[in-house]
Amino acid sequence: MKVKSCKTRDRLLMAASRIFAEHGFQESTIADICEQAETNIASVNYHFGDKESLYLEAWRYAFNQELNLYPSDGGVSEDAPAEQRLAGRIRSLIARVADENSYSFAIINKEMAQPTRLLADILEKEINPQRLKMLALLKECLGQSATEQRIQYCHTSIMGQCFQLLRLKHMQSAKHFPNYPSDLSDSRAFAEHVVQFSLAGIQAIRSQHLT
Amino acid sequence: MKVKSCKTRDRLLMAASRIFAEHGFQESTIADICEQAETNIASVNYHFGDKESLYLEAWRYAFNQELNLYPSDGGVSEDAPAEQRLAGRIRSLIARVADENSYSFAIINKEMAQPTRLLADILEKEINPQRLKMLALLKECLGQSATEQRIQYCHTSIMGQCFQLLRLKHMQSAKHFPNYPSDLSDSRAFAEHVVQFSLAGIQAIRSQHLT
DNA sequence: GAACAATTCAAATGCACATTTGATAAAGTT
DNA sequence: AACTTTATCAAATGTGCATTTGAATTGTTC
Repeated sequence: MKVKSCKTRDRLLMAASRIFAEHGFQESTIADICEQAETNIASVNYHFGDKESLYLEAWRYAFNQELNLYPSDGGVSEDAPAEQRLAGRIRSLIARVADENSYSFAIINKEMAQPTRLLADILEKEINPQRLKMLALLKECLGQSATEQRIQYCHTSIMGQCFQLLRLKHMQSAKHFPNYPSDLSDSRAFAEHVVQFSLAGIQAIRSQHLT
Repeated sequence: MKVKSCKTRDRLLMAASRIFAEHGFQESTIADICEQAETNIASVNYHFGDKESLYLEAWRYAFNQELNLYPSDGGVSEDAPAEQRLAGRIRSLIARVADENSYSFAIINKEMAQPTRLLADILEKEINPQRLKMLALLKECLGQSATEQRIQYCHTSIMGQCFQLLRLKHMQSAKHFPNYPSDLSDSRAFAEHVVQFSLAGIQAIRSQHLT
């Protein structure tokens, strides 16, 4: 009796990750989630205890699914030059962000705007390793003479571009800013832009340091 | 009798913009705003009718104050080369974003994550002109052969970096992501980074088009 | 198929908060 | 000074929603 119970439980996780991604924690209602999961509101209490636990579980659920679908190294070999590996990570990141069925980043985006603190621990554990890997790659690309601050700034530049795509996607679907970029649909093209734009920025900083 | 009434009204606007910026529309309570404004909760009803109208007025109030403080062209002459004017706009944007007492962008950031639709009209009217100016500058910097999509992408890259600073600032103050970049305090340095990083990206795209 | 556990459900409870109301005071007008 | 408008206040009202409860249903084991 842990096997068959997964039906309702899984439907709840799927509905919850979608709805939390769309509305954030506070503005999502259990009633709405249960309706989409085609179950009764009391099932949240039964399967997860309360809304907060459902939130945590839903994020973890979404994140794991996405990692399976898009490996974070972008499929680039460990032996490839640093620029290649960085490009791979950027493409993977944008692929996950752009995927219609990816919700973990949308939830993180909400968290960044309105921290509930609920995800703090889990994010620290899951996201920080990814961040450290990208920082190491940036250090390699920027050369040894780059300061910690420079590396952080470049990381911020790259992550900012990736998250901006997320926001534009969300704004468009909400029709909040009427006349905004038309074809974000082509996330591949945008990923190539970010790679090119960012590698150029990194090169400029690297060669500046040499002088 | 419009003059003296401004006392309470203004205190409400100041408290409201601050609190809405911090918590977003939904998660801000009238009780909290009124407490900070040192007045009674009924005064919101009296001065603004309801919470939504207060929200609109508070945003407009904050935005106008910030524009007075930081002209959006960054003080760069109309005659300067396009790169210079673009750099000026980036610096101005980041200055406004980084200012502790600037709330309009923080509110926009919240809106992007959780659109209430309430600000749609007002943003369209106030923000779109700024956006069009930057797009025009980008077109100049990228050269005539740049496609509309390329221009949009570059705009997204720049805005993404600026907003990322906002989010990091907010996350830090909320201590949500424990170990995150230490010295965002130096927003000037970050602005110079974004200028350098972005101009390099733009140059790379421009010279690519020439081939 | 009886006994027990696991799961689902409709309805009830309770709380947080926006909004309203009616009373009170202050400012302005004659 | 009487009267009217403008502004503030404490308390009441109503609503939306998370959470609880206890009964009904389904599934499992012997």
